[in-house]
Amino acid sequence: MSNEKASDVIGKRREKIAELKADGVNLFPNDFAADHTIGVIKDKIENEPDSLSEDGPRFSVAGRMMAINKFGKSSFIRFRDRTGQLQAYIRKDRVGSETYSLFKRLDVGDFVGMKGVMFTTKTGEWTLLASELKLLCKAVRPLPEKFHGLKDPEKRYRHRYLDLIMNNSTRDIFIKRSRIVQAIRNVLLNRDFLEVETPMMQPIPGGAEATPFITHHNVLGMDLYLRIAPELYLKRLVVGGFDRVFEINRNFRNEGVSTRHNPEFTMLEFYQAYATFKDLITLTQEMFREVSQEVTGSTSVEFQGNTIDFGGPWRCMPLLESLQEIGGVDSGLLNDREGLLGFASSKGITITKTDRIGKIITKLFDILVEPKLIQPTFITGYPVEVSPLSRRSDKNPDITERFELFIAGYEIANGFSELNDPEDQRDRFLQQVAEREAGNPEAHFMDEDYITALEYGMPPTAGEGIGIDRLTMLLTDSASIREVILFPHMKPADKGIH
RNA sequence: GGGCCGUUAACUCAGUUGGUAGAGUAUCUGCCUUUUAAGCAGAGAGUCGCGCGUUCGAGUCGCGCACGGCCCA
Repeated sequence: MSNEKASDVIGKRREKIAELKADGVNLFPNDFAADHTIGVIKDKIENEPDSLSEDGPRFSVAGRMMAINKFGKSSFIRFRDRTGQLQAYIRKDRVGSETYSLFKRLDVGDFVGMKGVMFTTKTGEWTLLASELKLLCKAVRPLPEKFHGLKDPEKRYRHRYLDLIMNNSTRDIFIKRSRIVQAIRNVLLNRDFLEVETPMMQPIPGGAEATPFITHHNVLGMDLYLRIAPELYLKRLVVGGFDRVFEINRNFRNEGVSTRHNPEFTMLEFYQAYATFKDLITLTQEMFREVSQEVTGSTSVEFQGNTIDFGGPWRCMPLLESLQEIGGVDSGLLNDREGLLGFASSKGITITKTDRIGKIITKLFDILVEPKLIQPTFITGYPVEVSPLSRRSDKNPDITERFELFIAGYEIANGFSELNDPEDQRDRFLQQVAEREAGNPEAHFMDEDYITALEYGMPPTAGEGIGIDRLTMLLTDSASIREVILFPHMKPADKGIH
């Protein structure tokens, strides 16, 4: 690398490491048996207080040193493993003068393994009295400052490992994220759903209106698209007899990066045969309550100054009604395309002139209503023209049996009774193809094989997608999607940060 | 795409009207066997994001660029 200019601190550290090597110290051994975790040791003392004694059990434990208080012939260290943090007391007369003089050459950030008994210090802190100590891994670079830690968001994202070492809150977010996914999985497995994996590389990208990433398969000599949604594959599986399926995996959309968009993001999609969108509205509420309870211990959460209550039942409102009641759109305008265009421009909202009325309505909704939907709210009654995969309402063929879920101003979920009439589906695709030819790069492609699958018969089905990143933002009170994605996309930093 | 803000030592941050670059932590040296952001004494450490300009002189003023943050579209 070009940035190997040795700074003072790192340069000195490298010199010290060279000396340790020259003295025959193995800086990267892997022969220490860490038989106990810090968590196990603490549990043991909780349950058997006699363990806190020089006659008590001898523990073998390893971790990264996070702080060192060196005295002349004894030292305290704080070290950490995946289960927590513990103090150890290293005395020259216990570990021997040879080990102690090696220890004095170690640094914060190094990994050590220790064996010893537990005791209580004068200040009452449980502490490992080490009788053996072994260097397990030498750190070349110093950790950030112990009190202020690592704050610079750019460095936190680019060097997430440092963020995880230094900031417990970051660790907690990603532990919670893992638990959220596990809790969702349990909700669905408990309801007899089958977890599946469908292609990430698709010859025809489908299931959403979005711009895909394109890649190329050399041997097959063909372009493939990173998927924008798994929907059309999951519904093929319903055709195949998997009546209840779900997938939790990445989608890719070739669009901007912001506090609420990352080009790759994680989506749950699930499909249930013999169910309607109304069943999914019920299931969604159950899922959110179970997941929130499991992960946060409560069915209400604090998010950016608002208390979000997942207790039910949640508000449910037709799209047009929400535009009138919340968006302040006069009811007379809702069927008046020209009137809506005028209204939009009076609000400073730019609308493409070729947009059809359904699209104009959803754009107005995005700006006038969505930010105001703080408590969980299902919006229903989406126009057919913006819902090319949804079943039509039996009462009104212009709208679909569809809902979107909004919480804290975020679109969190999208679900509907599935369109399983192959002829209608073909017409909808054709309409999309026409839109694409008219210049909408996000319109669907024709997918003949999907039509063929529907022609074999898909039972009446309802399906839904839930954004896992945004759900994690809600449950961890994170204002930016980058806080809940371990390695968010960043432009390359061609210099500077090393 | 637009606006505002940020970028100074490994980290967190000061830096006045333009006049030799500062602190704490970390590091190094010495002392110290119950510390908790340990303590005491001393030392070293900088391409002030990058480039151009104004000026006798730029971390500081101007223009451009890069990266990041927040807001708007």
